[in-house]
Amino acid sequence: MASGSYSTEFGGGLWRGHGDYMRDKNDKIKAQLDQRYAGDMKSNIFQGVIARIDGHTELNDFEIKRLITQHGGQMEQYDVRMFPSEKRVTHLVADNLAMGNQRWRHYRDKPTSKFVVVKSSWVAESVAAGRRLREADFKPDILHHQGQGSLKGFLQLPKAQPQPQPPPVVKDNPPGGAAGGGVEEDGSARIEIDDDAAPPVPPPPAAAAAAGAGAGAGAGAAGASRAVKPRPSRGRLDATDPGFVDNFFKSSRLHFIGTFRNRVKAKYTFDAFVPVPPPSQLSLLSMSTARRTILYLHVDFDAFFTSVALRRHPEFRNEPVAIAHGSARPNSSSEISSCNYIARQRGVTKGSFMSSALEKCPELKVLPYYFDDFESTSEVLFEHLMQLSRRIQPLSCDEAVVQLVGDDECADVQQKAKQLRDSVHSKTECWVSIGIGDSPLIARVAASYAKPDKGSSGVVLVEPKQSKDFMATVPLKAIPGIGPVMLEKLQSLGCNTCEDVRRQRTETDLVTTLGKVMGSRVWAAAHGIDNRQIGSTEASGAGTGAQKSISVAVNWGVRLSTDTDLDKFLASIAADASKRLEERGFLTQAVTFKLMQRHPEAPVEPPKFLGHGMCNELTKRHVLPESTASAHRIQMALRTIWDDEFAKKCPIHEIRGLTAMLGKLKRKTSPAPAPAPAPAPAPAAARGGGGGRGPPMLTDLQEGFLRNTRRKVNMQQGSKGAHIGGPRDVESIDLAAEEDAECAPAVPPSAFSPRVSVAAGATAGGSGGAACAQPSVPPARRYHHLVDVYVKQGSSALRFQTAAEEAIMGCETLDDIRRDMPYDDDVWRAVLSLAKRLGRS
DNA sequence: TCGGTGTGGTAGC
DNA sequence: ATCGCTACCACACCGA
Repeated sequence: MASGSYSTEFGGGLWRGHGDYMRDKNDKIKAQLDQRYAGDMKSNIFQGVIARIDGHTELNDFEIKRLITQHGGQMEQYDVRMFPSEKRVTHLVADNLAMGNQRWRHYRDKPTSKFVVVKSSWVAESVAAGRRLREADFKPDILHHQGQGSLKGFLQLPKAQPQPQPPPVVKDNPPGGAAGGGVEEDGSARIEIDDDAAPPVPPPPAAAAAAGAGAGAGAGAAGASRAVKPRPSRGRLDATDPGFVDNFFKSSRLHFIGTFRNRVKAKYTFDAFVPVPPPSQLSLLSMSTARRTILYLHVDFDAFFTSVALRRHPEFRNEPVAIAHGSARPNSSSEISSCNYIARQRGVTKGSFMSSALEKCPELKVLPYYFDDFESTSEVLFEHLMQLSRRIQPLSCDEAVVQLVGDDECADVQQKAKQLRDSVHSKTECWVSIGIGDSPLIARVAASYAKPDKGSSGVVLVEPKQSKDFMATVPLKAIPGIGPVMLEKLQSLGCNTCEDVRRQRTETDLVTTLGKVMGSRVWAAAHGIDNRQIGSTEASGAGTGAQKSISVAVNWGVRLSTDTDLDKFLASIAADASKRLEERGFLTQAVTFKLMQRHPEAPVEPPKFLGHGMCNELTKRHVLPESTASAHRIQMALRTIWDDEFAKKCPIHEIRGLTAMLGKLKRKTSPAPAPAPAPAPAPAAARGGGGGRGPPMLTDLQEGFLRNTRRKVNMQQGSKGAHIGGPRDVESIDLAAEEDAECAPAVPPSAFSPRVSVAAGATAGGSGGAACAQPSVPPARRYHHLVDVYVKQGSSALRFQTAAEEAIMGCETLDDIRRDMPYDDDVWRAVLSLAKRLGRS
């Protein structure tokens, strides 16, 4: 690999080749742990205690471990597939929350086991008391309840997706008992694990009952939600649950990574890179410019998530460890997002399913995501980097490029890199790898050679003169921008390494095969040249300039049945999109809706649990007449696209995911006078502002709607004469509206067809329309979700539901309505007619 | 020729 | 259980 023609070493003292690397590292870590945990030994109150933590605990496990080890106890190793009775564990620390069902059952049913189960407060309070408190006083509450009802409820068995409608193969719904083969397999597999671990005893009756309890589950759940914790709606996991989107984003690693760069940019002020023309043009430059030394450091944490998580689980330092949701079950489809190098050696790869990772490495330890820790750890990195230079391009949460300009900054760069490594490690217990070169490209490739599995010492410097030679041996797939597709194209040309390209291919070849840009880029890269505009977005991989788009995507857990489901879901997406706009102070003027539809040949349920499986994608963009940050308008745009473009192609139950992409971003210029943070019960407030020349008292929504319908309004105002603003009284307006409504058919429906509908059972009286009932809202305003106003103009359509709803909600009388919605006869008419039907006049 | 749109590829763990 | 995101670039295609 390392051809030796470039310099990789600095001193070589602290870090040796990789063979020694692990041993070294382990020694160091042991020393650190000793120092950290044994060194500040505080007491011996936990002498003889061998503890293990199970499930989530109130006191975080890091703390628990620290306390126990500092006070004379030990931690036992963690293996979720085994019950601790088989080990020498004396104490199991477990709180009530989020604990696996079967394990609780086990603990409850086998109280005679050698270990004792205590709450985490036992640890904390014992330390506080300076003595070991009685374990019996810290028994988890749930173990007190022998009633199976509450336990069963707590178990909240999968109650799989209703899989509501037409799907011909309804193969779930375990409550029915006669589950299909696939599910049965799953279920029995799970139980087997339980049985294996638990001594000879057959599955306890509770398990059998739970497994088959369809009808009972409801009652149990109700009881449990009182006893344990109020669960929002059914314990079911899907996109129709309120809060699903929020929750999803809180748990999504890809969301975390994807939004990180912009978060960092918002947090720090970095300087732009000094622009440097590609080396090929150096000859054109004045000597002084050409001579100025410029180097790039590419800095990158090793196995970032895993390294961070290991801080909380130091006992796994020497084990294969991966980060994923869920636990190490052999049939899990949870994705491995990161793993340490021990696990990688055994064949675990990021992105693979838990199941296949466990096949390769059955002893794999799985740790959860600690997003807050990831965030704070990366903060440490960026703060260190800023001491080298403020010309930093953040690439991701664990990765950045630093530009060093001039002899001062470039002096002793290896020493600086090494110190950076050590310093970051001493603060974070995580190592970074560093690549140094005269272009971001070289630095980046060098950093990949600095990784622990590449036999280097953590820093690789490529002397500028050596760039070309260095690149020769580099496999093409190590070049940024070359992914699976590009690589395949290159392989079809007989190229796997830069050397191949250099020997066998001309730039013209590559341009023909890869396209104009990538072709010449790859050709240049193979020759050691980074022909991207240094400092530009492409070179840094990160937008230097203003952000161009914001997107909100949910392609997991999306299983919708009804139009209402879809509306709710669009609303959450739009709300999130709007929130992100506000946070960044942006307005958008273009909404793109991307929808994933189950591929006709794909199975209804994909291999990945609640995943999207193979899909067709539909994309459609809708340009708004004016910039906005309003959730309502975004939602309307999405709904419009759905109605016009997608609905006819995609039955709702085939939706597997959707994305709202906001483009044409503009900075919000308005002074943002009052944050108005509590808009919930507020009437359709008349916010003048807006910036437009609109009528003074229009709401944001109304203004937008006005613009959307301007053409039509203009046309119709001519013939209709004065519109609603006049001093006519309510009755006559109402009548006029009705009359107009009669005339409506005269207008071609395709041109304009307002339609007002009242959701079934959702009248103010609330006859069964429970979903709409909003008990805390006074009756006069209880028109939530009642109104569907569609306004069609040619090919574009708008759904007016939310706007009308908002307007009505703020209105006590028809006069109020008139005041709030003076802008459009047709909508007026629709609203008035609705209001009349609802007995509001 | 230009700008807009839809599609596809890539990167991070 | 499980959390398959985000933001950017490049390109082909379309219509004016």
